[in-house]
Amino acid sequence: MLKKERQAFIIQQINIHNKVLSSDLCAQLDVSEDTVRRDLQELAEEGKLMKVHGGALAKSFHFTIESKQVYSLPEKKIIAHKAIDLIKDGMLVVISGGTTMRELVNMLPPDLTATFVTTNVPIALELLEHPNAEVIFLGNKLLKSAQMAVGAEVVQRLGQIKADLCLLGTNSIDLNFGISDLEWEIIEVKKAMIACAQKTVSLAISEKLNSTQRLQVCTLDQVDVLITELAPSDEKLMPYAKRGITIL
Amino acid sequence: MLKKERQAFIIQQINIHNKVLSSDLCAQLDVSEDTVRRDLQELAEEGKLMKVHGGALAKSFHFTIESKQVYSLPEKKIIAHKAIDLIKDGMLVVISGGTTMRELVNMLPPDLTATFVTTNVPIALELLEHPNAEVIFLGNKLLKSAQMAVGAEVVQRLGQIKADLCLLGTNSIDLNFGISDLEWEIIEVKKAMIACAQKTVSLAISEKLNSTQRLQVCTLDQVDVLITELAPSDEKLMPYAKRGITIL
DNA sequence: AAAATATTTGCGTGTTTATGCGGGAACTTA
DNA sequence: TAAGTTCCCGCATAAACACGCAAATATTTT
Repeated sequence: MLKKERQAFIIQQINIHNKVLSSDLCAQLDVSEDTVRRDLQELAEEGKLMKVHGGALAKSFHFTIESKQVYSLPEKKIIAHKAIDLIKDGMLVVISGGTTMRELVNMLPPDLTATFVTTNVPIALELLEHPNAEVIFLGNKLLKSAQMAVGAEVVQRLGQIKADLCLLGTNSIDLNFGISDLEWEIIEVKKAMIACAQKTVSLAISEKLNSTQRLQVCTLDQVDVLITELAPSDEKLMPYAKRGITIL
Repeated sequence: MLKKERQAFIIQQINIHNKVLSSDLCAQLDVSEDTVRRDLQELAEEGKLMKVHGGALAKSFHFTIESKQVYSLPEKKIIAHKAIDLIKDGMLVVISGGTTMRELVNMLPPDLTATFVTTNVPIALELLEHPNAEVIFLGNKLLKSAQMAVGAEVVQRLGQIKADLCLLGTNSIDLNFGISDLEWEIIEVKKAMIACAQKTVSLAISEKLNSTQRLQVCTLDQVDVLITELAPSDEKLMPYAKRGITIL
């Protein structure tokens, strides 16, 4: 087998699988590991793939988001935009944290007059920028990782509120397990937020659909509206629609 | 599975869920915890995530305020530096708002272990950056102009605290009128902060000496320590020293 | 076609990298 | 304070790698 053929085969494999292992190739091609390694190195120099220890990856594989920038920002903007229509003048809105929520607050129409309740510090700060929003921060001990207030005090205080809307940034949502998260203190607060609101809206980028984490926040039947960046007719959302959830 | 693949998977998980546990990852990826930890450490060094005990956080999730141009920053740094010496391990410190305080929080030695109580949103956010500070935010309605929580709830809550130290950003201080400010809701809170602490420290750049605003926060005899950017021997401070206030 | 030359390949050797494991330190949590 | 994790460090091992060399193969020249 000619060198060119071999390299063509390697490229083909990369295109199919996005990766190759040197060990696989040397079995498939029936050549020594050295030869494979030399081929990979050559192809890497030509810029046709990316050599890594143990094999090679497709060039497009580079999965490295710029560090400080928000992941999937365009999707999150879409989600935020859809959610804003749910907020009407005079409403009392309970709002959780996360980058999607920050985007949402940032996009709120300036003439909206509503009251927002939150336990999340960055969200509170963002809300303070809004000219007509009244902001209630439910405080207590702050959790560093989530930059939000947690604890019995917060939960109890949420219990004293009757909100129109609960906007819930969602880390994991699944048909069977519902919404889940991984810190006990966070789910405590989220549960209370859901309980105090007439209507619960889950905001999640579609990647989060059908994933679970260890602790359950609520089951699906407690969710009234689900907002993703997908079109409401998208088939990934069908199972959720069948459960009676409004899809936006 | 290739190392790079594994790391890409980790990044993706972090971007989706904002937080991952090492234990989860090592189950999902079927490698030892050590390997996961080494991956996380590597990715952290590359600035792609933030390593924490037990797992890692997304960097974009962590929101910090970009410090814009601050008036009289050098003076404020001097003041902050002096004030830091007053804070000892294990103390419960009540802290107000303002750019001087932000500077102070920013300069806190990383190994200091203390509890901070505040009602000011930017200060809370800054405190959350500190590795060993416990942060208590007393929440309620937020006042837009001061970016802080105000109202009866806050005052009552402060009444339930016995703090070692009250660090008070001061807008106006005067020999006769004491410390003053111009919004009723703010002085209510500041009064409560002073009342709950054993020792009250006023931080003010020297421009603010001998100025008054409409509403009195407290008289001079309630102030234990006064910190300005001036040398303690400066003659402008003499009258205050004579009143029994410690000058730093 | 044969010789001369260049290229490719496989192998041996020593080095580097990746990973898992043990044990003690450090941290978290009750 | 005590138990249970998680972390850190060094070591052992196996896989992957780099390098030189010689054999095999291809290409060019005569």
